Amino acid sequence: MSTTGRGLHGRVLDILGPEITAGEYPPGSVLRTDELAQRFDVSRSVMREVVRVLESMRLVESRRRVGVTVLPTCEWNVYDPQVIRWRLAGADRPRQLRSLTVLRSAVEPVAAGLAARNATAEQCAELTERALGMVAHSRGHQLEGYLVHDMAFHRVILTASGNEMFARLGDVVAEVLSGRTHHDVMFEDPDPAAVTLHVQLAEAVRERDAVRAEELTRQITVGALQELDILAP
Amino acid sequence: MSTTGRGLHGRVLDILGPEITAGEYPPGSVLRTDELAQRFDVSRSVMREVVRVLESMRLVESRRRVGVTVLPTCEWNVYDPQVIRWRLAGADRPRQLRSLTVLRSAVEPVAAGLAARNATAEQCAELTERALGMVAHSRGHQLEGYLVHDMAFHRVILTASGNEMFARLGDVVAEVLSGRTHHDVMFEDPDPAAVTLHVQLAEAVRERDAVRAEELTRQITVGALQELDILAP
DNA sequence: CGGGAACAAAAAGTCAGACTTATATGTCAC
DNA sequence: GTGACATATAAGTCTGACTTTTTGTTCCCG
Repeated sequence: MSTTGRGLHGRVLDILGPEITAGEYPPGSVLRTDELAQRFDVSRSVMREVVRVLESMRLVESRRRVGVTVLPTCEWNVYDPQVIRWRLAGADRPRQLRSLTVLRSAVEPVAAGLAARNATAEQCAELTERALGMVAHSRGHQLEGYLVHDMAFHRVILTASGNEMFARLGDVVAEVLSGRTHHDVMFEDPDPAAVTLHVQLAEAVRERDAVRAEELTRQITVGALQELDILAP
Repeated sequence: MSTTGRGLHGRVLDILGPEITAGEYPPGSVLRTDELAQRFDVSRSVMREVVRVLESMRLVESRRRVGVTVLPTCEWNVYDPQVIRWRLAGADRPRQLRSLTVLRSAVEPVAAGLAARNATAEQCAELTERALGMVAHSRGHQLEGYLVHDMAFHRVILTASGNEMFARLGDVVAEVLSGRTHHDVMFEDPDPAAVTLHVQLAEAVRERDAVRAEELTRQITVGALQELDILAP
């Protein structure tokens, strides 16, 4: 699951990153490279590489004669996939999930509208296929199978939009959907209305009906938001 | 302007990063750490830190016995502010500007709707102030002054939304607006209709009219998109 | 002639230690 | 109290030796 794992430096990052994003060190806290190197039992070279990466994520700032200062949340590169993963795995997971779902509700409808204009025949086909897959797994405790198709469906929509900024949110949406199934309470079977909306959306894209695609996606994301409100009002 | 500048490692990054994002090395190209260190006349330690940062941006991937492989564009962390800046400064600036403007058109209306619900009294006041500032600088070659208020206006909207993902796009929007004034052709004075829309938007937020705020912002962003279409059809 | 196992080379990864540089802070004179 | 100066500190840099992983080749055997 963890993308980083490769190398000693990645292992340290996978411990220190989550600690920082979890807020274990309040903003302004100062860490010393030497101490960290000692704590993780790695050389200063490795520790320096870790600090550089954390710095590029704007989680910390390294200054001479001061040390490695933890930056306030508002500075963090919250779109960094790594940061998103760390935060979703941490304590403020609910807040994070809500932020991301709101982002979804803004982006996906527009993306779907563009997809209706730009999707290739292959993309239309996969969309239909995935929607049917969702239908097939919508009853009788097949949540895992349903999730696979749901994630793929939304990824295709975002990719087919033709906008690379949208496309890059595929991973984020996948994380959100996955989290809903695995971590949060999910009813035995998915909402039948939502399944229908997906089928209709695939249809709208295939028929190049941008307005309808946008509206349908808006309904899907509104549903996702309402689901959150029920869980954590 | 460059955030990185600090340290020897930052200077190398400021050269190599733009080169990669400009597509000077096609995806799959292999760079060797030693050669790069030689080229930039820095030690391998410094070069390794640079590679680590590029790796965390998913611009490259470092593998043993192979070298540092340049990744295809679809892998890049295109939301990384650094990457955005590098790309905006490079050759595919127009494409990048369009992607970001489309993103704006998706996000800002929703953000404005939320801002109408969540904005504090201070934020409402600054919004009005900035709108008036835009009016004051809307005639007679005061593009710089206009830009300052325009950027601040949109940043307040995004921040006031209360969603950190939206708030973090303030820099992106600022870059887009700034680019329009500085690099691209901009008519002598801003479109009077756009100025009016901003004044009305400040009003709508102040009056907690979320629907109207959303609709007005939609008109603003549609205008921005049309402007792009005129420039690069 | 084909396939697989052993081997060798190449490049990144790691470490240790010495040295440099910037800078926050304390000290002292005025 | 204020300013200049000295000092200590922690990051920054460099070098060179060593380790580990992986790829590609070679060579043996079926």
